Amino acid sequence: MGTEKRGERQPTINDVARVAGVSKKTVSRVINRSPLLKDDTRSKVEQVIADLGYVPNPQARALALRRNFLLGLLHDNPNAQTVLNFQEGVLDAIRDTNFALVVRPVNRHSPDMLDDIRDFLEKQRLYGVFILPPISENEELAALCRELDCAYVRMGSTQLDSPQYLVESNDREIVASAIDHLVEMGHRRIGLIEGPEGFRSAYERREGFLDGIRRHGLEYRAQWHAPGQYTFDSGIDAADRILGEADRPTAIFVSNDEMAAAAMHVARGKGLLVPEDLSIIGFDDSPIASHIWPPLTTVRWPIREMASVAAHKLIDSVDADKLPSRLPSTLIRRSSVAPPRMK
Amino acid sequence: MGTEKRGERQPTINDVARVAGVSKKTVSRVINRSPLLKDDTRSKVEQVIADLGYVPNPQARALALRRNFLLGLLHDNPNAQTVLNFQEGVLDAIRDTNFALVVRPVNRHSPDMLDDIRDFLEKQRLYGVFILPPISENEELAALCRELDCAYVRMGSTQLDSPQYLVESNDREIVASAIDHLVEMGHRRIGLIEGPEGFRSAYERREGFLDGIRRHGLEYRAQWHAPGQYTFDSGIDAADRILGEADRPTAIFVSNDEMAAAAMHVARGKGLLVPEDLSIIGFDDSPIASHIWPPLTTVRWPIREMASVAAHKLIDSVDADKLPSRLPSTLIRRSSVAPPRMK
DNA sequence: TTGTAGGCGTTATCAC
DNA sequence: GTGATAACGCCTACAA
Repeated sequence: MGTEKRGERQPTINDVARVAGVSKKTVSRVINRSPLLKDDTRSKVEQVIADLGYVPNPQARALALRRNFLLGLLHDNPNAQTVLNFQEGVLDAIRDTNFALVVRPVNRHSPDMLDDIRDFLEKQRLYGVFILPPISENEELAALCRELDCAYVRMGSTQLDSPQYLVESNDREIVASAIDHLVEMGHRRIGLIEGPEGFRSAYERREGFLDGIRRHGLEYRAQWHAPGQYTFDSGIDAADRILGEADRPTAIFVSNDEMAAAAMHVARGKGLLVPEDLSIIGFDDSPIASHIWPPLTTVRWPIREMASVAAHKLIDSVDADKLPSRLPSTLIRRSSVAPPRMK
Repeated sequence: MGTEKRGERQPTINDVARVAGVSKKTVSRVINRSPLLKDDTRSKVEQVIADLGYVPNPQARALALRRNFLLGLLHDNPNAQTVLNFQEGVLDAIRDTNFALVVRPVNRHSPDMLDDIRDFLEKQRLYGVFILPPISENEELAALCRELDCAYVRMGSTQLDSPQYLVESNDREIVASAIDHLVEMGHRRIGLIEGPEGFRSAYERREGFLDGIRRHGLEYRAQWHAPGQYTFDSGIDAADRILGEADRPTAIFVSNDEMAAAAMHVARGKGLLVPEDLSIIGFDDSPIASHIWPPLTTVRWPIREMASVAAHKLIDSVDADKLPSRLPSTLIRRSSVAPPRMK
């Protein structure tokens, strides 16, 4: 353990070299685990390193290697829990390395977003960046990373880029199987609350929904289908529209949990019981899903695992193509789905 | 705008100096806004900087200055939204500076937490760190930062440290005023679900509760008072206990929103209407608060503003003592509080 | 007001 | 296997 006292200068590689009676290049070799070193030279140096409590200076290292060990996270906060889980997943991967994770929330509605990010990437010269949806779908942003020679991995719900730059989930398939679940419970009249136009995730989830509907030859009605913005308020409007119909569906798939919670509010307001009168399935498995009443059946995407894989793609670029690009989501069955009431 | 192409070496200060026909020290002076420069020298150099798309290398700068421009965030994820709001607040403060924010989630239940953090701080040599509650209450952690000569600011719900190392909220006062609010609505029988033993926030909120109770000369009963762990599940147990009594309170103050949501679940299970039969006030103003039914009256603490202030304390250490150390929380009135039903 | 020399702590090159 | 020596890109001290 280091025994340096406060205020003392941190020991440098020169101190270690001097005390150990070797050249600093040799110390450098020890640090970097060079194979061509005599065992006793190595252990002697290691002993001195431990005695002095020497820790290599990352800035000096970064300068000499002409690259630093910082990974960046660009996101527009699709959901706080998701972003935080992602951070944890990256940390799982970089723990015990010299990498660190720097975060950069951005605003996709700002006209300056790309300039801000350019400024950030130029100033920080990151080793690589993660890009979360929805901004991962922005092609100009990906082009910017390439222009600035900054490695990147895009997280997404569909194939946005070539596999080495991508980690995706299988939104479309899992939503189709959520529909299967509803059909197994006896539902034939199923509605959809969608995410915003222009989001790939929204598109994929809708296609999954339609796959499910077609697969079972279900009736499809335009009035059971409403657009949303992935926000609670937009969920209220959408559910109002769908549940206002006399001839309403017995179940709804909602493209995220926040809007699903909104749909429950609306159902309650109209005197409908969930799940007896209306079954609801959400998407994300955010904390609300388990905290509302009844607890929400929803889709969990393995964001933490996806983050770890993404980190490895950035770091171990040698075998990045051996890493998977697609990780499976799962349907979490809770209490917001039940067989429809007999009429 | 920079016009450098991919694969080209980034221009350095030497390139700028050569093209501009000045020494690199002069370029350095331009970058660092030294006042003693002739205006036309300055503008000439600035022109070349713009033409070349030169951006100073932060690693080289960090090496020369013997300190980097990285701020760290140590947290044990008390609440995803809180952590993310904090990150946004820090970003508000460091936008347009050269600082970046690196995150480090830790596990306060791990026996290795302090070693992990030591390792992290030694390796990264941060400019300073933010410490979020509950680990901000850990004195060993603060001591570690001092030992490693790492500036820090602790976020808290009470005075944990001297003002320059601290940004706090006024939990105790605001909870007392939440009790005032309940009393104004006509409540006289008020219960409490507490946070975990050993958390300062839990302690402060309880004291605030008791202040309120005493101030109005209300009856206090041990069976209206239950411990919790700030988790949904613990909230279920606590509410079960309190609401199981025949002689239950007409209102409960719950120390965080997650447990408040749980209390609503329990009330519903017992056939109690919120707010008619039971008023509930939470704490945090997390997203659940507005997404459950009925929307929860709760306390919002100004985490984003607190983060900005904390960042300035770290960065502008000159006038850190001019910055406030205590920022006021506010009571957000929604629909979970109403006058008690007449008996 | 500007330039020169030297140092920050590391790694790479190339001898020995 | 190991060690001089020279980068890496910036800043400070001091000289002019």
